[in-house]
Amino acid sequence: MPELPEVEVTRRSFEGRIAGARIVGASLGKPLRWPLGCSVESLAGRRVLGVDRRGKYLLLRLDQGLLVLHLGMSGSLSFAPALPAGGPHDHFDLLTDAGQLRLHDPRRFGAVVWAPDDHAPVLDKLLGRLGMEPLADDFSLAAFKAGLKASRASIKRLLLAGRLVVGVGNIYASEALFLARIRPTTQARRIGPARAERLHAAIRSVLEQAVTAGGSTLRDFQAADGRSDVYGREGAPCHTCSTPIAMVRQGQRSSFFCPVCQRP
DNA sequence: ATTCTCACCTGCGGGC
DNA sequence: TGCCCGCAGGTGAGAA
Repeated sequence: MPELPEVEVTRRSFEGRIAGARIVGASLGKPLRWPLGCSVESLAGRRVLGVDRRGKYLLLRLDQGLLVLHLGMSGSLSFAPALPAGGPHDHFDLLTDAGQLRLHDPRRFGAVVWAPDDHAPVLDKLLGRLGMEPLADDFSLAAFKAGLKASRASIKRLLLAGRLVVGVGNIYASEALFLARIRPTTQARRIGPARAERLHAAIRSVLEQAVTAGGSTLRDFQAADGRSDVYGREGAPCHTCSTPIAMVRQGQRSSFFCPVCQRP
């Protein structure tokens, strides 16, 4: 589920309730991608100041240090005054005086990592090379064009790498490229000004719409990305020209496109 | 330096 | 039905 819109919708769903809360305890299930980096006991007594997002990472700001959360491929967070006993796929619980935050993650590609302060090496490792935030003013068209010109990789792989712009995952990359009428296999540096501008706008538009849909649907991400134009629609008619949607593999990931609307 | 492949882990759907 | 295979929305590490 979790590309930028899902992460952002998740963030909004509990930030207002957890901000200001006092941590009273925490517990871990099976190992996640990385060790927590501190004892769960040491979290007790800390106060949660707020929840920020950088790319697909959530940053739980505490009065002392912060917790970095990632949902991986299959993670989801829930927050409620009291949650039922954890199941086999619940791997992190944060108990606060305002409610309980729980990470559910069957595949365990997700993570919860403690950072003692804003300059901790782990933050640099995880966030240090992330690209522009597509929904922020920081998402400059000029910088985007320059980034395209500097890359020999295909545009799809460049987007997924997150070094130029963050938050675009496998679904929204295909969708944005469809909107911009660019084939996923196109070498990034071969994308001219007009197409670059369309893609820049398409990325923002696709993500914004998904956040809005996720926000109105709330907690039903399926409905939010259910009506895709190309993703998962191999062989089905293009919504624009009725040509069957095609699929290619790019670095172990599937890309979907319309062979006619997205000419090479 | 960039770019590409692999690995991490579990569940599910399709084909036999 | 049951087994085996491939695939799934991410991304850092290490190899080319």
